[in-house]
Amino acid sequence: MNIEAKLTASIKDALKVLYGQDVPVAQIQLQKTKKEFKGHLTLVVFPFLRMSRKKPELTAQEIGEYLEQHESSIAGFNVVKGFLNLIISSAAWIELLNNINADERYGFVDATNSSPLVMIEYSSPNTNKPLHLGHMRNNFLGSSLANIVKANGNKVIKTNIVNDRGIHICKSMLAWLKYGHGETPESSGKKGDHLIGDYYVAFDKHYKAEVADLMENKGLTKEEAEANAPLMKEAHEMLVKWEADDPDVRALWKKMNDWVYAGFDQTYRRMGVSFDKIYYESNTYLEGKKKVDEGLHKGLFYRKEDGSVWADLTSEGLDQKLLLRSDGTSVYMTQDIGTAELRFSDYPIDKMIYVVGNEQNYHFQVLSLLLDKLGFKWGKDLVHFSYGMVELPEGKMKSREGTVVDADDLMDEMFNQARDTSKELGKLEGLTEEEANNIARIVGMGALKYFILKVDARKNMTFNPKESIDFNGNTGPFIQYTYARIQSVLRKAEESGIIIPKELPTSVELNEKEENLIQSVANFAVVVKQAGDDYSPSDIANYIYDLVKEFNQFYHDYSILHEENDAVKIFRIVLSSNVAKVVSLGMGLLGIDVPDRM
RNA sequence: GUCUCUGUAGUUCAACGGAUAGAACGAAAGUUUCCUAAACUUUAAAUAAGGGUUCGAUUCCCUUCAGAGAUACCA
Repeated sequence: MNIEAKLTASIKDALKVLYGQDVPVAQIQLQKTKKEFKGHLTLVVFPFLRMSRKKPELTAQEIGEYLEQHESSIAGFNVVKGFLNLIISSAAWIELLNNINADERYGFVDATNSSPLVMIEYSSPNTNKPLHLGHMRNNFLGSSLANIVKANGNKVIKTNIVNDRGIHICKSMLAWLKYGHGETPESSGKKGDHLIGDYYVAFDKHYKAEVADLMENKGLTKEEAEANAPLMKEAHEMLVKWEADDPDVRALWKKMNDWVYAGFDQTYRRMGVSFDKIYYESNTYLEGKKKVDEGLHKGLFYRKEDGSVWADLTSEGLDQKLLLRSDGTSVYMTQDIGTAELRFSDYPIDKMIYVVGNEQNYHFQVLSLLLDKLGFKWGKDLVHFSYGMVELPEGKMKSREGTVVDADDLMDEMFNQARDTSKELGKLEGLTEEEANNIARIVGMGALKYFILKVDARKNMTFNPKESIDFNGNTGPFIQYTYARIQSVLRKAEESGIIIPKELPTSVELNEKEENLIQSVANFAVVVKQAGDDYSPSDIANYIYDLVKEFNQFYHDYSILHEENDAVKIFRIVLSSNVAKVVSLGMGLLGIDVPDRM
């Protein structure tokens, strides 16, 4: 049982004995004492004034005195205004550290047979362009979220819905046919996803030229020109052919998609993300059309004169939503309905989480309603894990205009930076080329992932490619560096033959920094739980940073291996190793590796 | 127009309704005979504006202002 829970129970007793009131434990909130005051945990007594009918100072004093007498782990207390600062005994802290030390996966809960099954969809790329920084935020968030949900005792299935069909693919295909001269990844040496992306950009360039021409020479409005440009018409014809299973179109489609997948696989591996089950929209969209037809027959939807099918959500306070185009082809929403159908017939899913950008908040509001209308019992409870855009200093990234930060390029750059920095600092001496590169890879990816994950997911964030990513301060490498230093200390401790007992004696007298550090380590379990409840990887990131910063200050002020008192030395080694353990587990939740040396 | 989200040091980010709003980068100044200086210490610097709710508001509510997004036969 942790200290906080024990204290909360004692405070409940105190309130009952002193004021005769039974207060639910949820209302007794202990917080970490601010560092400018003496103590470890603080009780704010303002909420209890109503029952004590005394001044805040006096109320705090009474509760403090009760606890000092009745709770063995309390070594003392002080009162500042309405704040009761409690001081926990060294022995209680050591006991807590012993408990943490005995638990290899402290803070994690294993799933059982009866645990809920959570499916998490993330990544969800289009096959017409390579992955960029925005996708990286999605992948890192989704992947980390899966780790966090799993660490909280759920069964997790990571899934990816690949958007391998639709008008955007047709644009790339058409451009390749028209301007490609048979270029392949082999012929040009380009990564497949990049090659396709280049043709997507080419389509847009030629299309824009056509629109401008129509406006200038035929006097059409912008809307008319956009709808009547020959390239766009051709692309739509191609989409109709694709849905009609035209063999030529399908063959081309398959060839080009395979190039893209080869490229994606490489990028995913490098990012360290993976999936348990991949769905393709080319397989799910028909399922969606079927469901829409069903809904049409049941009178849930209606057909317009031109043949398009719509859902009327005005009674729910939303608009009318298109479900099938007038030419009978399906749209985004149709596909998501079909995908949901397939997933729930494949798995007994208890909860569905979609990791998708906040620009689609409305889409998921609608999807939830539509699934509910169609009789999916999970429809109302779907979770849209909505995250903000990654912006450049100049504003939003636009893939069609080529102003994106490419995922592959960025990872290259991070790797190179990490390697250069290591070299400058002389950290690579005595290592093989392979070892050095491995460390540069871990550090470079750590910097990138941490940079993205430390930010509250729902906020837009800014990325400046020129300044790129720091390796100092609140960064992944700072955390990794601290971990590496602890590992070094532990190696040296082992070399010098120090024997670490399973249980530390509770008689060692600790200093304030040591007690606070144990408190911070112990808090990991609370943070993991919290992050699981709130779906918040950034909570983990910010917790680890605080812990590491605290450890660094301790490390600077006190020596570990040069400490003369053996009992204290051993205690500090155990404390350090548990800091490292929690850091490693926490970084693992973020999908970030920690190196033994760097 | 309507709806949603976001406004915190020069910049990038923190802060279950709790104490004097924390960090980092950048700026200025320091610390290496000692376990990895990718570290540590010090200084200057912020809650968009106005109202309300209460013992207490960056946090909750209202108004205004600013930014982003949605409201597409794009995905």
